[in-house]
Amino acid sequence: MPECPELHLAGRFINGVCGGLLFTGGVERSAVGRGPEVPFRSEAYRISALARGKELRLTLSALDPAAAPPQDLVFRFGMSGSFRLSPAAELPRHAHLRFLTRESPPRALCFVDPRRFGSWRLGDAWQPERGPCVVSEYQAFRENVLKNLDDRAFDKPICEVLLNQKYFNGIGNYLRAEILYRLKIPPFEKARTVLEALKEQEQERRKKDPSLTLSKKVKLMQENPDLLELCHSVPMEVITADKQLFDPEDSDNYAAFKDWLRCYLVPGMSSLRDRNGRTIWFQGEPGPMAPKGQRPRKTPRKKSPQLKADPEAPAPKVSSFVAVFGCPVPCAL
DNA sequence: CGTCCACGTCTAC
DNA sequence: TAGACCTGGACGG
Repeated sequence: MPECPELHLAGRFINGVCGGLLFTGGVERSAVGRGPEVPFRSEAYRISALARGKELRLTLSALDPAAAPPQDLVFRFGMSGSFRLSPAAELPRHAHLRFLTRESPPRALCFVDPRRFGSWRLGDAWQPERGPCVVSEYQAFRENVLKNLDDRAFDKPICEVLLNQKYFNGIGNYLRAEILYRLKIPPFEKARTVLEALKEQEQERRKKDPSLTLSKKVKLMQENPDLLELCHSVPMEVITADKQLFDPEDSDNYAAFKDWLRCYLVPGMSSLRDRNGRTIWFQGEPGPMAPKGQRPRKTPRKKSPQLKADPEAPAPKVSSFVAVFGCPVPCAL
């Protein structure tokens, strides 16, 4: 389930559960693994991890630095990548890269990826085209978007731009739906329109600022997060959830994740294919740039008794489209 | 059995 | 703007 929360949780898992472990030997690669052999070998080494958007960097460090220089690896998870720790004697299917512990019996930290859309490369370099991480580099992320609104990339509908990793590194298909849903922004509103409005809203806030205490400012921002703030805080909800939503060990977690979703895959919501063929989930108006000749699919409202919050119920305490744009209908812009 | 769908990029007409 | 790249789960006949 790899969008930035899953990459960050994988990093936390590796630093936590694997942080105390010693690894040994070479790095094993499966026959079909998409990625290079890893030219690293050490009798005793540790593994640490750092996530940035939809990439995860591992650093292999020999206990004796003279014996072998550290080796960095940068992973992308594709549609199905994950890390798991399992007994070396019973490797999971599709474990394409394996790091063996020095325990007896040994275990293996595995990069598991059934569909093989994921990959790894040697070295410490993040993919250069990708922008700052929405989770770990929030301020840089925000500035990168607001400074570049004249880029043709923002001519497109907001739902498509949210998947552009040059500006929204870490956002994927479920996050874009959840983020837009919180503000009830029509997914096919033009991105620049949405984001320019946000810039002006920022100016307004500044004007009122001097009269507010810091704590009141913080409170106001938390109660009325704008689109870019939600690009940070919505993934953070997944990362910091009390009940682990993506625990590599727990298979019960998928139910918890489904329960966290308010829009994506939720009965009663609408969905459309965007211009890249990906399904965007939303509620209400699709917006002015919606692809034509496609009936919005509305999922069956209720099958059996739904415990889910009623989608028609008033939005929780976040700014609505009306509050942000000052008009009730997107077409009136 | 079959068809459709999936949390993401890539490159090639 | 298609496809290509893959496996597997859900669901229909």
